[in-house]
Amino acid sequence: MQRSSPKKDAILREATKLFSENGYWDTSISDIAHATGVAEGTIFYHFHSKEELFLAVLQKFKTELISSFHQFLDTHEFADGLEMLEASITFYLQQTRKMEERFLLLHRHHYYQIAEDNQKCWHHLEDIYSSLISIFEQAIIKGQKDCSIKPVSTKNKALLIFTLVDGLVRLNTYKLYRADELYNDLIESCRSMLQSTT
Amino acid sequence: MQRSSPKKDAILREATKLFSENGYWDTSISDIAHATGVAEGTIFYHFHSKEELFLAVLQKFKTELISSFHQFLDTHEFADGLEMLEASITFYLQQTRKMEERFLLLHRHHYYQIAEDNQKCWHHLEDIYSSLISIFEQAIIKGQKDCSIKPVSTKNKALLIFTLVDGLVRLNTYKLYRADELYNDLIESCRSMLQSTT
DNA sequence: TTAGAAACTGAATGAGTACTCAGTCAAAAA
DNA sequence: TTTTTGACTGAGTACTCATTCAGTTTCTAA
Repeated sequence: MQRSSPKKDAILREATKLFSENGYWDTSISDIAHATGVAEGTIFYHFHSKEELFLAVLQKFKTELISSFHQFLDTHEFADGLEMLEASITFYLQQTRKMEERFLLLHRHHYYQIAEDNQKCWHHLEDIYSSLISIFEQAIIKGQKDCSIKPVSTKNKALLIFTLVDGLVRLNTYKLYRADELYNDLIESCRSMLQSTT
Repeated sequence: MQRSSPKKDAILREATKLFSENGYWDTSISDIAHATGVAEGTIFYHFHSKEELFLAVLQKFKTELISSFHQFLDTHEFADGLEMLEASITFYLQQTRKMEERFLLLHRHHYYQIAEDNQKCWHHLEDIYSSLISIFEQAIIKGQKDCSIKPVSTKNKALLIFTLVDGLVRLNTYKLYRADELYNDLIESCRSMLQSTT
């Protein structure tokens, strides 16, 4: 019978923090063990390898992120598609702030490197991205039905909007520019990309 | 007196290739030495450390990239600002294809990590990004003078356009989506973001 | 021709690393 | 109570890797 193991959760929590602060390679198992207050062996008792631990962090992020999106869509009503799109962008930016560390981790390159020869990792990334993009896509589809959005390739426009929003998040995390100040311009740009000119 | 050292160039060339293929941590000095056909010691004769070699790759990229932009602007005439912007986007996408490895390296996260406590690295990144963004900005300024582009905050719009274009490049390098197919939508979106509605 | 400097070598070093494993401990099952 | 089993430990192992350095080769200026 499985007994409860609070240390497993603690390890996952500290690993998330350290990986996103310092990256995969600059975080040693010994660092994580120290931060958690656990022996190194304990980490390997719960996770077969460092890479598996790293993937467990991604996996947990994925489930929490996707469920937060479902909750968002289930609990909100929108007047029209364009409003839904704007609300989705705002919600997305909120999430990136709330789950800041893990979005940073997502933007780091190492997951993409692992994904090259690890299908599981690739699927996690794909799931995350498609769930992000699909919110925008659903809004565009709705908007095209109610004519608040002009007829365009929904998939492609959703990708471009996603790219735009996610690019801002990246500029922010890298601290290259103050992305906050771009919020109004972002919304306005999306509107002119999509709005029916009636 | 300094003698010519073809091996230094060869090291830099192979390092660029290996770093962009496998990343910083998965590329050892011994790998680079083997690939170049040089003893490990030779690398440390020319570069004080692995990190310095990594930065030398960035430095070289920066100078070549910036000079290619200057050449582009010096040798082209544009009917109006909007045309200049479209041409700049096309040129930028061309460059990312021509310097594919190095753009991949730029998108990898490790430079940003080093930049956190290495001013030199931070300046390289800043120079690269501002030179990229300034092309778009110049086009927008020109377009506002000749009224092909509506009056907007040039800096912010340039950032958003950059974000959009660069996002596509990233989607491409990560092979998450076929970004080629988005080219037309990209241009069209930029146009509706900027075009005067006259 | 030769001294001296620059370019280059590669074995040795030592710091760090992921991971193993024999064994301890505590709680649940018998 | 005794036995079993899952959770946990941490010293030990095997290995990788950046960096060093004493020495060799190659070039050039005098």
